[in-house]
Amino acid sequence: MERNGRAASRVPTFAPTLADVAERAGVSRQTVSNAVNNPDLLRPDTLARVQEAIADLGYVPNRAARNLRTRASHLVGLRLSPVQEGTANAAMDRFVHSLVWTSREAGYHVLLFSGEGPDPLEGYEDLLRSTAVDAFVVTDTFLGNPQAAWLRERRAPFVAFGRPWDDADARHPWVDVDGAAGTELATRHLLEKGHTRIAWIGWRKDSFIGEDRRAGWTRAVREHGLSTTGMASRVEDTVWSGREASAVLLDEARPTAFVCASDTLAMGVLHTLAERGLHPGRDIAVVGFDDSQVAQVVHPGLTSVRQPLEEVAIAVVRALEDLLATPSYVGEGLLLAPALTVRGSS
Amino acid sequence: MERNGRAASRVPTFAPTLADVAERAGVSRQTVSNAVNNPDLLRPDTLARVQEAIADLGYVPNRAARNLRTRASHLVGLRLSPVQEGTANAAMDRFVHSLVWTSREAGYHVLLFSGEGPDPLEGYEDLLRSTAVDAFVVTDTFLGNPQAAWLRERRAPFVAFGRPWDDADARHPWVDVDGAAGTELATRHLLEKGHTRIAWIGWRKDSFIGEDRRAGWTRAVREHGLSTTGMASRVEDTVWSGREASAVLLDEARPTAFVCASDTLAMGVLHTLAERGLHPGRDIAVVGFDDSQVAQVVHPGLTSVRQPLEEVAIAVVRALEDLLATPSYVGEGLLLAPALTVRGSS
DNA sequence: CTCCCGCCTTGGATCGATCCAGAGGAGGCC
DNA sequence: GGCCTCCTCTGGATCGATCCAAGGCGGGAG
Repeated sequence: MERNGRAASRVPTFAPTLADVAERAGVSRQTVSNAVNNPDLLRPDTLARVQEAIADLGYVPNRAARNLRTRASHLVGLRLSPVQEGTANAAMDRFVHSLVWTSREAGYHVLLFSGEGPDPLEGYEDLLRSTAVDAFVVTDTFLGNPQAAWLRERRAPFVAFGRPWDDADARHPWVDVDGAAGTELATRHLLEKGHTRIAWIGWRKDSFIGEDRRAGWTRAVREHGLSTTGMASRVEDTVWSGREASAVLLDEARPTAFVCASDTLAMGVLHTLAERGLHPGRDIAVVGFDDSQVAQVVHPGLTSVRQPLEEVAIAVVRALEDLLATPSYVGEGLLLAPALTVRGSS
Repeated sequence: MERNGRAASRVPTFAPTLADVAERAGVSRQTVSNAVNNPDLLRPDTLARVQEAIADLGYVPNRAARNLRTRASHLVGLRLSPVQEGTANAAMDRFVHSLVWTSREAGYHVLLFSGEGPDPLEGYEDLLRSTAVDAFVVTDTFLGNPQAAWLRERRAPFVAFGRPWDDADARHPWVDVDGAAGTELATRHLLEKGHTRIAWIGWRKDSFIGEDRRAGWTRAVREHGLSTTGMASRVEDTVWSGREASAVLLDEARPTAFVCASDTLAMGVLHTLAERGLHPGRDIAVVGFDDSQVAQVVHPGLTSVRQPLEEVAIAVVRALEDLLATPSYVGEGLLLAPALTVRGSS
């Protein structure tokens, strides 16, 4: 049953098929398929014979054929949000790594795609309809999560990294990091160091994540009987904004410490300190959020809230597996606790 | 020809097939296929009718079926190298974004995978044999490029981001950035500013990229009749190494400026300056390499060599297209020139 | 010894799109 | 009018793995 005599040559240019293996092992195609997918259905000696043939020929199942028949691609789609240069957001990078790593162990690969513009739904449609991916991992939840409703309506399996902020009874699996717990951790850390005037620099009010992180600061500060009045500022997530905001706060509220909603903003604070000849960690304490590369390499080290992205990835993949095994699966929603990486700035 | 009466319901849960479209438009399957892939083969009115049916049903070709038949997946594999925390390498991140973006326009998607350990070949094999990807983009060329020979031997199509340093007559398409030109640019910039004692901090000698970047510094310095003796240091790519090296150089060679092989090393220099109360840009000039996020957000801004990663991605994808159109295609090798982003540190 | 039950194994059908060879129809030329 | 060419469109076969229903075989019970 050689095709064009190709089996005669030993060049592994042509991939052997399941039929080739079957012929070589002297069994049927189905038996080979079982040897690969349900080994325990075969008698041990048959299994051994088939496996030997597989090894001899270097057989690897053809993905396209398998995908066609099983209606699954074993790919999960992840949309890369537009890059924002000038910010310190390395969180996405770390998450992608973790996700790729974890998916691999679960037998999945990660397919990256990007939207044309700011429309968060861009790109999902085609992949979904063409059955290119089995599921999505959704991450852009800075301002709520419009994708969730959209995907749900189309019965597309997905797991969100980020809570369904704007929809209390959303019924889809999600994993998130407790931002408030993170900033609370950070604020407590500063309180323990003796600071009593701790300022907050966060994001615009319509960011759910931003308000959540702010809540942690508020909670910790109030718990210690301190006031938050005049101690907070809400700005865009840029270094420049962080610099401006911290300058104003320093002049008007005289804080001795800053808790920021991001490392980017914290870097802005460091700028202000440098300009004024103040030393971070000695004169003024600063804490960021994300534990980005920037926090790790800047002098004298930026204390920062670190999200457990590896755990998030693991939880996401686990939910993905459940979801694909049981289409009706509705996750519980998992909230993970971040940690605080203390460095020179506090 | 309705299956299980499903076509009767309007729920788009089941994807319509090419046969469904054909039936609705009153033509054959092949005609629909042509309407999608070779529209100019159809008579205008037929084409219009088919397209209408496609729109009505919301038909999108099934990827798995197409892949099986055409023996192409329209996916390119990209291996994520292990993360190195504590370094400022954001170059990969930017490149991935650019690649995803550019690929999309060429009709390709990017499949991420990761190797178990440090073995750079890990992971390629399976994807290749299972025909999961059409080609690879290879990037880990810090120390030569063992993947190239391996992939070539298996006739796997790939394009490298990085020169085939260790194999002068390697015959595969590649794109790279002229690192030497970048450091030369950086060094000239410092020379123009009046610096005459410019030090180099680079990587260990067995890194081809490191030696290339060093060459640019050497060239520019010597061209100005200055000596490089005692002005260079080769260390690991960590902040700590950069700090140590710069401290030693400052004491022994008294440079007024540093050119570094990476932003990570440059950050190390900034640490030393901060410790000694020296101001980057005013007392000592510092230039990094990669124009990472760190360079952008640190105070007072780190001058850095910026790789044209967007252009690299475009060139890579173009080579990929040529390669897949003509399997025997042998690229020319394309060397792109980097730019210098000047900031406060110089 | 025969029959029945399970465990393996088998060959045909199938997933959905594309390749291929050829049919059908309109138009041009002699 | 007959014949040929060109253009459009058609139906069967195919890619390679898996699903399905049924066949073969061995062992135990009767």
